Amino acid sequence: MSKTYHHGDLRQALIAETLKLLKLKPAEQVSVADAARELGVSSGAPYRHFKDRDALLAEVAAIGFDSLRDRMSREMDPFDPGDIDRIVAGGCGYIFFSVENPELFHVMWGAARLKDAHEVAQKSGERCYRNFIENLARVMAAKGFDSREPTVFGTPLWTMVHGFASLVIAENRMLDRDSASIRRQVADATHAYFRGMA
Amino acid sequence: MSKTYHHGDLRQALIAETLKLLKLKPAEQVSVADAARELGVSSGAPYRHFKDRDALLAEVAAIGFDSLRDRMSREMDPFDPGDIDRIVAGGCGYIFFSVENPELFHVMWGAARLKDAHEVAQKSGERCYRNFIENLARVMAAKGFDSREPTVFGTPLWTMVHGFASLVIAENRMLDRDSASIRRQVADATHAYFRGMA
DNA sequence: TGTACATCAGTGAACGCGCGTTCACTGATGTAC
DNA sequence: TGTACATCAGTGAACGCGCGTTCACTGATGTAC
Repeated sequence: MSKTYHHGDLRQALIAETLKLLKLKPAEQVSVADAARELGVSSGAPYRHFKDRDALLAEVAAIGFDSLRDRMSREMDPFDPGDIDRIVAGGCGYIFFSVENPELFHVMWGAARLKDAHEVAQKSGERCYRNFIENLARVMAAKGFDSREPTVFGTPLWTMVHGFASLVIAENRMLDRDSASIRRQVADATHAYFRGMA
Repeated sequence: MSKTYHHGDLRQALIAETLKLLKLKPAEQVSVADAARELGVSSGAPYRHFKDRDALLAEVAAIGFDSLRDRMSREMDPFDPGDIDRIVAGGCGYIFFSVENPELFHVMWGAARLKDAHEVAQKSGERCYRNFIENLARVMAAKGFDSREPTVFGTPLWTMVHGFASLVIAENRMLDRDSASIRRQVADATHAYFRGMA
């Protein structure tokens, strides 16, 4: 790291550092001061780039949603509209991503509680959601569910997966944390749902 | 309120006050100092009854789970093992309770992050879960699913409902917040799930 | 290519804030005889 | 019923803490001519 007075890209660095800190401690304990310190920059410096703490977190949340979307896409790849298991794989990607990044997950879904600036997070979250719905729509078409509204059809699947992630993170004793059994449960439920909706 | 030196039951009063404060502001902003102030008691007084802030919150979370269980039971009443819609009603109770008490919900599911003392919350949460599963088991028996493990069968339903609640609270734009349509969606998905699992 | 100047991105000291928690204390209550 | 005493449940002052944020400043960079 070159020792210049100007950092180069402090903005991105702060986001990256915050993401890193979220792997180490609870979200409420991740402070602007912390990130600045870690980057060897004064405590006031971040305010050149972010209006306030919430603005930084909103940006972090947005990156989180982008990563989540990537992860889901990767898990669904190669995509096959005729195979419900690709949807299952996407959902499991959602769960595993969340479980691997619990504090980021917390920031992402807590973004709505941030003062203003969370628009960017919201947008990114919507992109992630739409990506899933589009893929779902293709499977629905292949399976003869064309007449149905994909967002309505998909909501229970999305909430099931989201709930799974939340509950595993909450260390709910009732849930099986083993990834193979999560995959099996999501698969069974998803297939049953498709069958039952026919 | 009598003006005695001794409060009478400060312990319960603190729990009740915290519950009240959680209706007014985000969980992170609800402080022990706040509750004490509101009760007209010194800031140190609460520590006669709770080891620390987390111990108080754990107790609050436990009460939250008890209320949630009550709410679900009430919504399922009168129970009819032959009617899947009683399960649907229970699930909707879960969602509505959560949406009406978002900050309490936050404390309840964040209890696992509290230092120690959250045992009491965990226990209460389990009771709530078991209550649901027992009712589900009765419906399963009536519908010919006796051979299946109720916790396994019920997990996707439970996570779907939980996810629904979380996402509505997160002010997710994708979800319909209207209670009638929530009820319809939960009903459709639950019935489809039962059909598909047959 | 060189110079003058505007702008940008840091510094570092300082502020106010409210909280969680402790502690020596005192007033109220309950009990044994 | 009265008294002595132990125990309980408050007080209130104090502490340290770290944070978010501001502000006057200065060093570095980019640009116009």
